[in-house]
Amino acid sequence: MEVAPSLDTHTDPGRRASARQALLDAAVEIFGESSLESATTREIAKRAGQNLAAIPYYYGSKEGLYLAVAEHIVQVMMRRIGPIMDAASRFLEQASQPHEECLRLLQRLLCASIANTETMVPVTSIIVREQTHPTKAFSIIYSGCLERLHALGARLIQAYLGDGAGLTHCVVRFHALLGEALAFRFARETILRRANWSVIAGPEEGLIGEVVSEHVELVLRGLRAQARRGKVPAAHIKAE
Amino acid sequence: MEVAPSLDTHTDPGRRASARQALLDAAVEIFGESSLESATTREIAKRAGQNLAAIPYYYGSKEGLYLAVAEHIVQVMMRRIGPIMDAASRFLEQASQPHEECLRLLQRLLCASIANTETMVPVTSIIVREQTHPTKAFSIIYSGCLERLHALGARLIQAYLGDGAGLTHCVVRFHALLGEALAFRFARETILRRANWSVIAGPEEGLIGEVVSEHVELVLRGLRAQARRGKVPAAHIKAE
DNA sequence: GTCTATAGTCGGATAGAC
DNA sequence: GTCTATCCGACTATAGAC
Repeated sequence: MEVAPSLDTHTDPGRRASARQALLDAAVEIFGESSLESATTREIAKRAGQNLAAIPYYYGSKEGLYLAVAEHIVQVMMRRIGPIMDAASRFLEQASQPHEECLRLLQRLLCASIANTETMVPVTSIIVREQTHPTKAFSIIYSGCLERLHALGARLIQAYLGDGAGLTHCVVRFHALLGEALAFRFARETILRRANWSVIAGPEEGLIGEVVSEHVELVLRGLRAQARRGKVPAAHIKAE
Repeated sequence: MEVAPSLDTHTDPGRRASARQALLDAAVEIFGESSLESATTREIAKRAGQNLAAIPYYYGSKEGLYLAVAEHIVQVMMRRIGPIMDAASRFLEQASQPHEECLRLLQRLLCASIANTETMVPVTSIIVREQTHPTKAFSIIYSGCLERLHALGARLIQAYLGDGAGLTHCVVRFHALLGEALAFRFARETILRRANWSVIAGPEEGLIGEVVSEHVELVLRGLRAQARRGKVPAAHIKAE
């Protein structure tokens, strides 16, 4: 498990990086449990097995470490949904956009937002906190990942429903559908108690994925059928 | 604005109650902005226009005040969705349950969960924090309101779909549909940026309500049509 | 680079005057 | 009941030894 002790900490970049990395990993956990204000550098250093003074040394301050955590969250999310977003981007650039493929891509985006609930608990907690009380960290996560995810989702819905669907409308619809998936992360405790689960792992995520995918399909097919019958979409509040 | 000064604070129960109430109102705001750990009694007392020592005096401790806030949240939520839950309870006790009425009740429950977003911001923040990091306060809110809301929602879905629908299945479906509504509270900042709104008030809530109601209707009608065609519901992970 | 020691600040709760 | 003054613990950041 240990690297060779002959590599001292002054010259080995791997060791230096590992001190930084240990602090970052510990910070993700601690900031997942406590807010920026109530988390303590003492506990982060302790969990990382590093010295307290290493935090201002490597990251400038507690807040600097928190922002590094935000950037780390972007990387984690991009690793999970980046490939699907790339596929969606390529699809939307095509001249021909078979609508069944829109549906498939939307389902993949939402299912990716459900996967690995338990390991994502700290990341989810931080994102949730930033949603209700945005700081600089929210802008990092939003512009680094959420914005593109949301924009692609809305455009996929628009591509599925046809040009008659206003973009703001599609934005709201995607937000609602994304909410179906996120509810199992943001309101985890409620579904654990109500469904009598102890964790949300493989089997539970499988059920959730099937339910959410089915809902998305029924909503989109239903809306498409209505549009073809010439139904006017619900009133919207802004010209688009 | 002031009550008659002849009523002194020692004998007038209204005045005594108002000191308690001022602390409680301030606490809802402050605990909405900061967690139990990072909120300070000094700021709560200051915003309430009360003395710092009044908090341990009236509520025992900072945590006691926090639990009182949780009970207050239950009252606020019950005032909003209590009547609808009562209507749903009465409906589910009836021998005859016209399925269109299930749909209507579900829509009313979800629309009530959307209303008054801005004034509910502090309450929402506290609930969200308790969902990701449950304390004693979560149990108060859950058993005081969330549990019944969720149970009624699942039973309404089951009543709509017919006896073939397993209860755990309906629980997951209701959680997903509730997520559509809650997404606009829990992920408020994202939809504000994406839809270019500055608040979620009357017009925005109207649009959200229409979209969510439409989605619920399409999902339930679609599932019912599938069930009538004899489609087996998605695999579930537990015998029910 | 890493550590210890500490400076300087701010927190919740309480004692005791009125 | 209400207030001021204060205790005591915990916090972040830094200075300076090694």
